Amino acid sequence: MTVKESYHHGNLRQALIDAGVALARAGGPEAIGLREASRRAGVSHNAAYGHFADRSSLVAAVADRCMQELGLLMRRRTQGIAESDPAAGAGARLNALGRAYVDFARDEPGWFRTAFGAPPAHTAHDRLEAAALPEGHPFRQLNDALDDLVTSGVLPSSRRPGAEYAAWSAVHGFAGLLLDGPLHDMPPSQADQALTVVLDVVSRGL
Amino acid sequence: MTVKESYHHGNLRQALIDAGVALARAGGPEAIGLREASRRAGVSHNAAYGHFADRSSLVAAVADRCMQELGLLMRRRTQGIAESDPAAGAGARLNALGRAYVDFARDEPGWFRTAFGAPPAHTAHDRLEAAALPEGHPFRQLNDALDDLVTSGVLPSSRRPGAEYAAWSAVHGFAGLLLDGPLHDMPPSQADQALTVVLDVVSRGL
DNA sequence: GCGGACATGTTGACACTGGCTAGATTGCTT
DNA sequence: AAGCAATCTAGCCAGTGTCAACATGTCCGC
Repeated sequence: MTVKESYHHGNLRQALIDAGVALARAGGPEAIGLREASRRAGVSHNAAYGHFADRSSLVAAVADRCMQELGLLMRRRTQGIAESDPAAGAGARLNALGRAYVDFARDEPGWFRTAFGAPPAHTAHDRLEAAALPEGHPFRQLNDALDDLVTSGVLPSSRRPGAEYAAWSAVHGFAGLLLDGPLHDMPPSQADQALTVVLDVVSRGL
Repeated sequence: MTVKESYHHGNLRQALIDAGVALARAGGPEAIGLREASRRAGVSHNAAYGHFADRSSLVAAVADRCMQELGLLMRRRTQGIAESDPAAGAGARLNALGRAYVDFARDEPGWFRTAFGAPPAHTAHDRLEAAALPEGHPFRQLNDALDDLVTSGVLPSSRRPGAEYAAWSAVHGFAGLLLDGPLHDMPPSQADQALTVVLDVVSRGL
């Protein structure tokens, strides 16, 4: 009874975000429109303004959901990994995170672009403290993986500071070049090879 | 006399691109509009369609110029470097290229976003053959620097294949995270430190 | 030199879309 | 019955893309 299809339909905000997520999936952040989202929510184009100050607020909310989606994929790809050797496990997990990141960008380019297309809403306005990020946030998973590398003795702790930026930059950059950049139409098999090199360089360099 | 302020002003196409470049500088690719560019070129909004099929064609032309601009900065930053030791020189040059790349993104975010915001016009549609790129193209400069690393004996040639993707991804990703991503408001001094780590990881890992 | 192609740009209008605002209206709650 | 929040109807403004008719400059053949 809570969610009625009545005049006040009770959770328009969520419905708008859902519609926005679908739009973003198909066409990236530019495809998110208040009018179109309202249309899909079965509501007049103006009702949206009761829940979002303007278009960019909706986009920000959708971007958050896209970031969560990325975090979910990364979680799914790493939770099965548990080698006998803890060091090998930590390394494999970092690797899997990187591949998940790039796969997400390739499989859901619209979401990926949306997640990183606009200054994020609630994350990272002062500093990007890993501990302050919501559970499951991609950046937090990365930091955890790097910490595991340190505790398992693979990564000397003197090298730990800043390592998150190096690892993140590498996969983020590769994804970006693949999606919107000059690597746009690199065939998948070749892209896999190139990604392997990228990940190798990072693990060797950390 | 060639370029008159007359009725046919002779190089409207260039004028439109120039206006587009200015718009992109201030507001990124979304800020490039046919109407506004025409207005700035002192021309009716309809004349533009004689030179560009649609908005995205103009954006593509502007993006090319932005890419050239990046190439120019990279050139400027490396041409002074000539250490006594050729190996040290090659390393320093690669490093300078990376810093130039990120500095460009920070100093000219609109141009940077434009350069990489849309599938490029003339470059890289089949494969991105380094040799086929125009003189001074950023990717070509990167490849040359890596080749120098090989000839000067720093980089074993077995590691050369794919190295360009690793190096490019790292700086491109860092720039992206800094501009549009979660590192959006990292203070410059901290960003410099982080970039140093990124570049170190790459040189060590190559 | 003259006269007509032809390219280039102009004026003005139109359909469509999207963002945003104002003022009424509906229906739940108290 | 009153108040309030959510939604609606209507409208303004700006941008893209398109069309048609017209003006102006250049160039080529005669």
